[in-house]
Amino acid sequence: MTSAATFAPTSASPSASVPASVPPSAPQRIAGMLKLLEDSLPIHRHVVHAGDTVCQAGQRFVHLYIVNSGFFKLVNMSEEGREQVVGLHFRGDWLGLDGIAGGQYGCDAVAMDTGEVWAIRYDALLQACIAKPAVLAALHQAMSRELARDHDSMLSLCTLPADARVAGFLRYWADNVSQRGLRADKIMLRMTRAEIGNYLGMTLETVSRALSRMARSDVIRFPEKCRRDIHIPEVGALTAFMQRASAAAAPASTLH
Amino acid sequence: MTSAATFAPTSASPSASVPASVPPSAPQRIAGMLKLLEDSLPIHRHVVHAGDTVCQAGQRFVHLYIVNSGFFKLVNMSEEGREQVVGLHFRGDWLGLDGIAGGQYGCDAVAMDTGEVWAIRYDALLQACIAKPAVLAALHQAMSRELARDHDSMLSLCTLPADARVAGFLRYWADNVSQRGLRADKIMLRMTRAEIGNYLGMTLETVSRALSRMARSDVIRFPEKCRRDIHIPEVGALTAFMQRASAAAAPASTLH
DNA sequence: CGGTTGATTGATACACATCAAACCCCGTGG
DNA sequence: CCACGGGGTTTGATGTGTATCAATCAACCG
Repeated sequence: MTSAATFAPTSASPSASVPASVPPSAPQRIAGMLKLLEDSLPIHRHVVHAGDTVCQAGQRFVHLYIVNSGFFKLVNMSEEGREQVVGLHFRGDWLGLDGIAGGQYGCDAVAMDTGEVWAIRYDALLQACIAKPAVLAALHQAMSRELARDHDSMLSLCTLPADARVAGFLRYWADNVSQRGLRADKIMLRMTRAEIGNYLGMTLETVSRALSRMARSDVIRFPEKCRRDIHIPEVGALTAFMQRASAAAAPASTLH
Repeated sequence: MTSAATFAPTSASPSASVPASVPPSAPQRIAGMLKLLEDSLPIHRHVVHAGDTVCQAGQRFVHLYIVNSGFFKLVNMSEEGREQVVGLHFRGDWLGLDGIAGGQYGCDAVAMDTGEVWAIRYDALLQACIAKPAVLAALHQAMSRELARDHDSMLSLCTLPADARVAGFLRYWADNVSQRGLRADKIMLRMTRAEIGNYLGMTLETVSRALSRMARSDVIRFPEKCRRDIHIPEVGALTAFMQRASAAAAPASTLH
């Protein structure tokens, strides 16, 4: 189970028009994992609506949650009350993982839209892990993936200028959506500019300006009316825009 | 499943006033975990020296590594070659966790000093997890703790001004050192100003200035000679300095 | 020693934050 | 139907925290 997750060349995909960067097996992988959990564990399904809190920082850790549908943000909070969005989660992602170590959740997990989460008791999950190694593998992959994602976020936060971070955010969102088998060229953000800015470490005005610049360069397009929908004619153009934006400010950086 | 309302009045109360207290059992917990792994698994011990790479981004994921002694940094790298320190690791921490999901490591783990790491084959670890639930618990706690730490890092990066981030870094280092049973009032940084700055998302000059200001306020002291050693008369003063520095720039931040 | 690497400090530049005004969309109620 | 209000967005003018550039200094070492 350790190998060949990123490159799964074996399976031919039914979904035809996905961009090349996405492994075709991704939607199946997620669906398979959800099926596995359904079959292995007692699950409590919860429908949530925008603004609902799935689990709250400080609460006693009992359950892990798996996103079946919808979009969720992870919000960390300092003692002084500074709020920070530290993660975004989609179908197949797990919520509450940072509660395992300390016996209480470290972040709020908040729904950004109507969706469904599955609650699993952690003690029951551990039983299932021992009975079915595939469950163990699924859990480990979820945690490991979140770690890797966090590391990439830190890389962006620390090394990219604002425009590039916003472009990277859109690419990340598009990748996630298309990995779940949905079309990525017309994405519907469930976040305000303020939330995006918070997640990316900048103000809402800077987000807005970055999006305007991207629209002006025709990297993205806004439909008539709603500025929350974003058309992405070509995902590759986002990457190019990122590189242009970051090359402008950072000629070279060496750690030593 | 609590619902809605971003501002539940209950959330303000939970005990936040603990000044980074150290559970007295921390050194025992770590020693116990190392003992457990020793007894449960075939382990390959490796002595490393400053600059040695324990595992490298892109390498095929086979082993996890546990720090027995020494200090390690996790370095993430973008396609364009921007390097970013995304984590610091001490005795009892695990290295290579972000490789589980993708079949290859996501970061370099680099020794910052002479030390010893234990290599464990991941497949063997999975066997041991099934045989001994305590091993499973140790692994999950290590991953969960790293997730929580990453979230805290993002909170700092996005919400704190440079001075407060540097103070927070020192407090973090001191906490880790003292959790391992070493004295925390005289810490010996194994990092250059450039490495600290990279980790904290700022330049080496800014780190230097922040340290100078702290020394001027007598929050820290430099011994004669070596500017890499730092005396911390009172760890609480670091927290106070952090709050002063962050209050200066951020009167209030609301997500909505 | 001189040479090298790291740290400090100052002067200046710039990316982004802040402040402010206007606009758009949409639901509500007269 | 339009008036109204309010949250979200855009855009401009201005301020500032930190980066950048540059010079000096300190410690180490063959």
